[in-house]
Amino acid sequence: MRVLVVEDERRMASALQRGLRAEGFAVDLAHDGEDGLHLARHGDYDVVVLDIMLPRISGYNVCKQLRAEKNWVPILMLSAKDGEYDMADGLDLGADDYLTKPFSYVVLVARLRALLRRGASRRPAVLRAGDLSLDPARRRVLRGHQPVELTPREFALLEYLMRRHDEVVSKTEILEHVWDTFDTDPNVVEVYVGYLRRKIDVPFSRNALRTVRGAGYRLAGDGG
Amino acid sequence: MRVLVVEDERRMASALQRGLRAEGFAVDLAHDGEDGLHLARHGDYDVVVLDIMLPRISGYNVCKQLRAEKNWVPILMLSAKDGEYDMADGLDLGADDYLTKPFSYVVLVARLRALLRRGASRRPAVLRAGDLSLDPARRRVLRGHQPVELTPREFALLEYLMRRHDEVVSKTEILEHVWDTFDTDPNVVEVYVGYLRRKIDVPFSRNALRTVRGAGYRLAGDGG
DNA sequence: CAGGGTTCTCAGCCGTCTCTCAGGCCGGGT
DNA sequence: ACCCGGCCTGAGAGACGGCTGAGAACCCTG
Repeated sequence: MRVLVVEDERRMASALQRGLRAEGFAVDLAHDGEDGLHLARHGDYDVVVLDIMLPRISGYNVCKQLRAEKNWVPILMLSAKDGEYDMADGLDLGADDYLTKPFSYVVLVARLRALLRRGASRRPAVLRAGDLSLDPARRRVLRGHQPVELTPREFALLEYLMRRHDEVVSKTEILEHVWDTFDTDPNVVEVYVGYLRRKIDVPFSRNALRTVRGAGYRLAGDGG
Repeated sequence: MRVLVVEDERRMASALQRGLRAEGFAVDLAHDGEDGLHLARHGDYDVVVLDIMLPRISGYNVCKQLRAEKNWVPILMLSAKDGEYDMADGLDLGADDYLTKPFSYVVLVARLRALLRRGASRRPAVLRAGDLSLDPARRRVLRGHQPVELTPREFALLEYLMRRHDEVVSKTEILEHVWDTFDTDPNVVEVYVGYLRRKIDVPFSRNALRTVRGAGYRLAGDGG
């Protein structure tokens, strides 16, 4: 069983390496996101242990990137205990399990074995919010049973909003995740929110995609 | 929460300002090392974002200088990706964390929050006082189970009062932390306290937000 | 190279939020 | 009881954030 550990704290990394080797795993280390991504792509691992806070490329983006490339290797995410990252996001991005630091070594090994038993990760399920459903794999959106035609950009925006439904999402965050920059004019977000509304909001009914003035947008998850 | 951003590229600087403001921070900008140093000395910031490459005085020296003066404000360093400066040097000089450009906005905010949490004695994710609860991340306020709609300014004021609940907070302090100035007419504070009361105080019950004549305001933490 | 679709910029409009002002209220001191 | 100073509040002006229509730039595809 081959394990890749992506962790920038040397101390933690080598402790894991030592421990997992003693359990009989073959362990490789990467100390930043770029190395980690590279190794994960070409290393043929059975499971990857991935810290979130990493130099160069965050664990988030490593995971996202791998899944975008249809690499379904099981991923166990590690996060600092304070919740600046919502772990739900990590799972949405395609991680299979997570642990918050500080964690018990025994628990880590147990979860790793569980992942190995389960095998390769499933493709992410269909996202739902209210009467909207979005299938990332098939690139399809339904309102009720009615298909909705979206352009790629609109689709990416809706997907991001649905992954974070019920949360207030700032234009800057949207820019970063959907446009991949954050220092461009946020007006483009407003424009695309407008496009989406025309396509997904039922006329005469309360908007699913609401503006939170001064803060961003919120996609109502369920009539709320 | 007051943040100082020292960054000479205008575009990046104002993007950060916009983004961080949307997150609820009070943001000041400095465009060179000299201004940055001056503001950091006298501005009473909760955290400083400091670019390394700066006109007049480098970020390095700003950091070094501040630490020499026993100023322990948390500092997050930003560097260009090319390794002209070794980040280890930055940490040696007393920076608390660093990011290399190009960096992810989400990671920046996460690290900022981590620094804030580490610096000030750790604070809970959701603030509570009496039957009020306020979630800074989700930008949501509840009275009991009833959501309360607040404008950005009202939200910032309530957040500050809740962070210091049970303490008497002067109008000057409020002005400084919520309005980012201290030499404006304190009447605006009175006006906004009025707005908040109408939204969060239950009619016919004792006010949660009390006036302490001649001193300021106090948000009762628990029916007291 | 033309045509259709998509993305993005720009400018104007509108509604909300912010802040100022002035007058009234209230509490504390004498 | 009366006055003074601090506080409250309604009204309104101006600033600001967000929305949208128009159209330019940029793809693809044929």
